[in-house]
Amino acid sequence: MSEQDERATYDIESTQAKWRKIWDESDPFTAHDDSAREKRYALTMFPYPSGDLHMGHAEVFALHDVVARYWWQRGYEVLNPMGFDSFGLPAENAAIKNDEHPATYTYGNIETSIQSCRNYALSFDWSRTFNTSDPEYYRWTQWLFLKFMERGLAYRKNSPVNWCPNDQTVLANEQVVDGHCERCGAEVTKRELTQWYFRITEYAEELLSDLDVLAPTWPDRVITAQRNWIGRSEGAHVDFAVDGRDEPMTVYTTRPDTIFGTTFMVVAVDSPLADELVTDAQRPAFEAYREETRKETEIERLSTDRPKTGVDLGVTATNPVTGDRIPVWATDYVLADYGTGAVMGVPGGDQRDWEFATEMGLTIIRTTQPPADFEGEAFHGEGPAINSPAPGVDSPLDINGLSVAEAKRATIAFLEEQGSGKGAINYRLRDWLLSRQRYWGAPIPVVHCPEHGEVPVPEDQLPVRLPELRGADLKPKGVSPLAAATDWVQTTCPTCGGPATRDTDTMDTFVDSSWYMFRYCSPDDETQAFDTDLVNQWMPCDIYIGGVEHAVLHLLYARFFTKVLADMGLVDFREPFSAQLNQGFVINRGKKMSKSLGNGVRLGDQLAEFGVDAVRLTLVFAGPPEDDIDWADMSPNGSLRFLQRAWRLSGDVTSAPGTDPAGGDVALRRATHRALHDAAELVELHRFNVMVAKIMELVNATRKAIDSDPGPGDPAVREAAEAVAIMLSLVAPYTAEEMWERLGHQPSVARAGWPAVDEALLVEESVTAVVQVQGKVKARLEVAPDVSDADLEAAALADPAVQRALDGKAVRKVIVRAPKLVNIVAG
RNA sequence: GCCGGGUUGGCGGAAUGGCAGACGCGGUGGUCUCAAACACCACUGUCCGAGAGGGCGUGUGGGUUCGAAUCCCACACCCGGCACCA
Repeated sequence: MSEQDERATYDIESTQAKWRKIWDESDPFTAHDDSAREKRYALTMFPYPSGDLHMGHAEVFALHDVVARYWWQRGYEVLNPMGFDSFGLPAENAAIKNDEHPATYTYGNIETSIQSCRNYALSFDWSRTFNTSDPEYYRWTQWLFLKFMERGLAYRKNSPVNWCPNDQTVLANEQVVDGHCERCGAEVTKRELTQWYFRITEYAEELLSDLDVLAPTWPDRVITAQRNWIGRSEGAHVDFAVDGRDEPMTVYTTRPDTIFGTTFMVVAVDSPLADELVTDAQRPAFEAYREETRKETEIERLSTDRPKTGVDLGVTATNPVTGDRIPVWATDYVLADYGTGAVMGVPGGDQRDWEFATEMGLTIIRTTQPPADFEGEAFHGEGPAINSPAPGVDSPLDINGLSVAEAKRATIAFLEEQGSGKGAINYRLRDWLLSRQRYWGAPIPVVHCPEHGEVPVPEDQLPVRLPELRGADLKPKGVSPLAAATDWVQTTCPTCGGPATRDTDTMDTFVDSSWYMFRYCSPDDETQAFDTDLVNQWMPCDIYIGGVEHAVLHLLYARFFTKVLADMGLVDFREPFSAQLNQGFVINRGKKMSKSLGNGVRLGDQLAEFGVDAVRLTLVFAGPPEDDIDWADMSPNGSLRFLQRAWRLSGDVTSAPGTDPAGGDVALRRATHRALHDAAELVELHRFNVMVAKIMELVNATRKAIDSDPGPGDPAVREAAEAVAIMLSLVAPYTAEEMWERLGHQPSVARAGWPAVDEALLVEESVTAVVQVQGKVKARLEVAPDVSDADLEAAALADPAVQRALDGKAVRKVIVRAPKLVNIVAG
């Protein structure tokens, strides 16, 4: 090999320009609905168009593209679409700042992003692209809202809601993180507002139980996060009679076995029940307390170590098993929107109740026997029931001595028989608050008529288009900016034709993204949201790649939508994503990249310096896809060096295209087929970093073969170089095309097909058997792969190094695992 | 507090009951060069040894096994989810 060849490289700029042009003209990745090939749907979470692509996009798209390109090479018809989640606040804020329309910002960014994706050599089918802010798309978002309304799954209610004072809009529970707005970080407060909700709780049980089905192919952390979020608990509803009220008050408890320890009742201060129960005498104190608690921020309310507070409502309830008359209190430590908003106070068994009872001077009774060494206050562990009933107390129920589980069962059975309670299941999950007081979103397609109330906009009048507002009109004012568009708001009632007003809220952008994967199957359909047959043909998605930050938000909502669509008969599956993969973050020097830290790495700079292929390769090779990548630990230059090494192989091959590899060097042929076999398996397992290592090994083996014995003319060298080009096409499309061309082939290597693996070449000619003495390696033997146990044992015992290690000691036992290992136990 | 995941060279990571450290980064030495950079070649867990070779080694401590990074028990630490949800 000449010195010239050793240093030869290709020019990154011109090579990228050359192939981009060829790909743009040939469209090798258009998905055909009517293809006879087996179908695969590769989906990656579509981005919000916040500007140009950044390192995070570069990573997820590189990983995703490996899978999509692999499927094409394996002969599948692949649906690999991309679009933009283009409604949302940043566009609105940019519009206010620049006095323009949000669409200007949005659609400008989208165009930039598409060009960047094309340059980044992503195998997306751009013929199917759309944006959630397109009226042709949000028309169907609105249609789906109406369908949910028809089914009673979209409804309006007045309730205390999470309010972000910075964004001036309400937030879903899922968007409040540790009392702060998930988007802007402002402290969230509560407001009493009438808002639209989706009844996702109706599907709580199925959303939870189907996680078992998804668990094998979804990341553990997503499954766990969703399980925790749904938060199923088993317990009982128990009715307590209240003096002077016909209806009893019902509580939810997970510990019905502790009912004998109930010494008071606690009601959420902000619940309607508290307001109803309070006596006239206690009302002033109650209202003062309620006013006080309303001023608390979410942060204050969540701090668990502050003293318990409350007000006696002045009424008395009756314990159904003891007949004891106990006081009813209002407090802020009980949540209005969980369970029934009321709890039985069992200070002996619940630490919060213990603290409350201590604070208020209420009675404490233990109903579970703690262990002798127990030093805490309330005891909620395992132990026999005591004081249930207490000595001298007369009760029709006696659970003394029973274990917690037995006592629960016995208590529920008794309550059910008595008609004062029953077993119940509760969920932490709340209904999904979907209305937002912002402009740049899908308008809620409802008209408010003084006569007919909430009237759905007739389907043939969809879409309800956004009125043209810009600049200062969009400033947050605490009510939706749409309210300012008077002409738009004033309309007529679809039912009676009388004057009416439009709903001025827009939908949470998570509504837009809950069904976009369906739309890709028939993106241009003007008559329906999606074509059921096409959706059933392509979906569920065979893989869905995206950030773990959506573990409970988007992924839960999309699952919910799919189940509703299945119940509507529009799709014949109940889960949208068969497999899921979360990529990690790209960080720099151990910290998340951010402007304030000044540690940002600009994707554009990296691409300019090392080229698209080297950046993609670096991101894929860095480690397991779900781990974070510290860019400071990475070497895009090393990636570039490797790509050039691989590329040089194609220039050294001297045999003609189409040469039969059959007579080629067997050792290199084995390496080639082993690499093809392993790489395929590793892609299926999403172990892309190891797959890259296998390609590197083959490049090293091919280099050696060219430089030494078989030489550059050996047919096995061509076979190996072509295999490298094909495998590399998953990660480094430009280099792979360039190699393929230099090897004398027509484009595109991306659709060349994965070479068939010759099983015969996967069997090694000889393998290394390890000989251990007392479990320590003492010798290595080259043996035939089908060597018999007896032959291997004899060879091992005859080995001089083994004899030396045995040092004359008697052989007690020999374990033989032909052809890999012999372990000799001596002693 | 409850639930889930993790801890392997100087670094990113391989190896899921059978050769620990594949592959790469970094480092050291060399070749090329007037020189440097680039590129290429060799070595590179650690300790002892001139070498041959040997000892030690996968967070800690125990266990199972002929054999454990891998399985089991306990503990420590790190990351993530939930948390006044009764």
